[in-house]
Amino acid sequence: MNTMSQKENDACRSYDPSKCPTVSEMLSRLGDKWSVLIIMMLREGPKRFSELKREVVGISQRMLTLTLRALERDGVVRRTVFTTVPPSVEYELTDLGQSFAEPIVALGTWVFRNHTLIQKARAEFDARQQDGRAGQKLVRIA
Amino acid sequence: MNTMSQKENDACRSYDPSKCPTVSEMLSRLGDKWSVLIIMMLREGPKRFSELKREVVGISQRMLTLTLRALERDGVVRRTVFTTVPPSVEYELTDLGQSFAEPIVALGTWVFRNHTLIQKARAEFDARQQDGRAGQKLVRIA
DNA sequence: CAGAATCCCCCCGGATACTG
DNA sequence: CAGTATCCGGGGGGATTCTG
Repeated sequence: MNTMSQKENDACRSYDPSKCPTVSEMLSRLGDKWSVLIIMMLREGPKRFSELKREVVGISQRMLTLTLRALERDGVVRRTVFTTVPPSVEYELTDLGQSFAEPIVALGTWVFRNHTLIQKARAEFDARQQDGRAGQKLVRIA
Repeated sequence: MNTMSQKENDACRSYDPSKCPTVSEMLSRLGDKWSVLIIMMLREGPKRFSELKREVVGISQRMLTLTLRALERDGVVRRTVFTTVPPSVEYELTDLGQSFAEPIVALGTWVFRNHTLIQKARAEFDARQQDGRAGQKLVRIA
């Protein structure tokens, strides 16, 4: 079940970014949200730059370049240049990327399945704010 | 296995943020990286504000407040105010939050287990850049 | 103790133009 | 086609101060 050594487990349980720099960096990478979308796109197979640009709606070519570069650096994406005219570049998930995609997809799936509950919670929260937080859980002591 | 309707599935496979606003918003929430750390902290049980501030190394009280508020709004964290003097506030995961924590932890665990491979990939990538990308995969045609 | 408010800097990221 | 280079505005987020 838990294949982590006790030492590793302790180190991560401290939740200190300085002790788990890679972890917090990788998590930050998800923040730009483009990374997740690109990884999900590439699960379908190798894609060209322009193909990704077309399918990842709303991304600028600048962010596409930067995000792909970062993913390549982390070893989850492989970049292959075909020296044709005009040039063609293909991006695909590495083995590491394939394995990374699993928890990513699990996360996306969770959000998708629960987005109704989330939106309901947001609506209730916003309504509470207007009523001066009348509905909040509050415990009175003495 | 797959409880998603075909229509929902299609909508998400488009990877269009405008069609999956909640999904991309939730993913963006992970970006600030504080959310993930806080959720992992709260898996251990209810925590007070100052307790979180102490244990989530590097976070400012401003970001702690804002992040907790956002998580509360999304319905993954419950905020309980004890009207003592001095005041005390407790934060805990809701049922939704507990379920959300699962894919989060899976993601964190993956990064932790593979951080050696990632760091190796980064080192190789950086070395490649210095050598004028001599080691990149390049396919020559014609 | 648990915030709210204010100031302010940095840099993320979009738009546009240019190149091999 | 697949980038790079440059400019630039908005906001994310830290530091500090004030309050119930």
